[in-house]
Amino acid sequence: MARPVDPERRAELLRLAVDYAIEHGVADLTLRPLAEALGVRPNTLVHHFGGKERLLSEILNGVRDRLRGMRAAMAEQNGGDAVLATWRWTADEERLPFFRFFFEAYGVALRHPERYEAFLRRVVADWLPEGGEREATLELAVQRGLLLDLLTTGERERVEGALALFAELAAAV
Amino acid sequence: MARPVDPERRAELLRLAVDYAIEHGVADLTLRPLAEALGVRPNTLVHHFGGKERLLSEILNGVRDRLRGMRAAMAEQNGGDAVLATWRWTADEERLPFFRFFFEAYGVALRHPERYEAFLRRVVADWLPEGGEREATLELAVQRGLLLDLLTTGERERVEGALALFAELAAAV
DNA sequence: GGTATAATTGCACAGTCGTACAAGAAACTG
DNA sequence: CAGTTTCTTGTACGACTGTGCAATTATACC
Repeated sequence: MARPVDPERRAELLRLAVDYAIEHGVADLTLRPLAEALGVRPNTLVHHFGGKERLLSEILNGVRDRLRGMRAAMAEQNGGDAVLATWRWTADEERLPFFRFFFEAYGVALRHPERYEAFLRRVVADWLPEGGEREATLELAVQRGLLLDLLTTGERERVEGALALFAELAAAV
Repeated sequence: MARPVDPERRAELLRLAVDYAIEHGVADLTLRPLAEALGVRPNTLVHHFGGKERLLSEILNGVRDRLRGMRAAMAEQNGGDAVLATWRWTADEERLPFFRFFFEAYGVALRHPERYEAFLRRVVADWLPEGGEREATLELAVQRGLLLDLLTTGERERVEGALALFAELAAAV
């Protein structure tokens, strides 16, 4: 027997890769610049993850887990899934890079459904708020549509005005 | 003097390139396969468009113009910009490839705002329906969020149920 | 210590990329 | 016809891609 496998090393590399991907995007991610940013040779990544494709899918999983963790932390603080609370968490300035990455990955996943099947299978179901089917679907659509708008224009006032309108409409029924 | 410039040739190539891009996507578009599909050498594209970057931006313009044309045709048929009418036009089966392309381009544009500045400047403003600022922003967000859901899950019934709910809410006020 | 395995690396290879350059083919004017 | 310009192509170049293979270094157990 001899040197045992070190699972922490792999996890460490993945954490760093996730950081890098969130900052630099996923569409034109390549091994060499990524490896260099991680202070490592490209082969090291191949050794640990078995190739670019697999690494990419692990990165997507990593981002999802990270967001899920943050969301769980929010759910504790904030009791309900009220529309406004969810929005405040989502559209927080510190979270925007995550969602920029999210929509970029979403776009390429829609283009290559076979390659990103795992992502697409969860990208709606994982985020549907609780409640009736129609209500939940509509709420998620509003959050995503407005977030897209905010990421594009940065016009937070207009976007949040629209969200307030939605909250009013929903409360009036 | 001599052989005059043929603007029709360039327009023809652009039309074909737009067709190709809608079908194959924009994120991993490269000149050689595109040129081959068009029955032409890559150099021909460089000659007419001056390089990949410029061609790409013309393709985006082309898709936008094409959608705008289709939308104008709808506006004639259908008087108003009622939420349901807009949705019916948008989510028509024949239009979905356009919007798959749209969201893919949207994602990479959010990643590289400097490269796709023209796209981002219009992607919200061009599609805001008429009406109050809050109402228009919310409507656009709902349409886009639900369209994203439909493209992902294909669960048209659930998605259109959410749209109907939104129409009810909006009508009740 | 020796030894076995993990982790990392150097090197190399075939493939693809965008595109610059020059030459050939085509279409117009005089 | 010759002359000029556009259109198209062949060839080629340097850059970059993912990754296979062998060697090296590091870390564990006996």
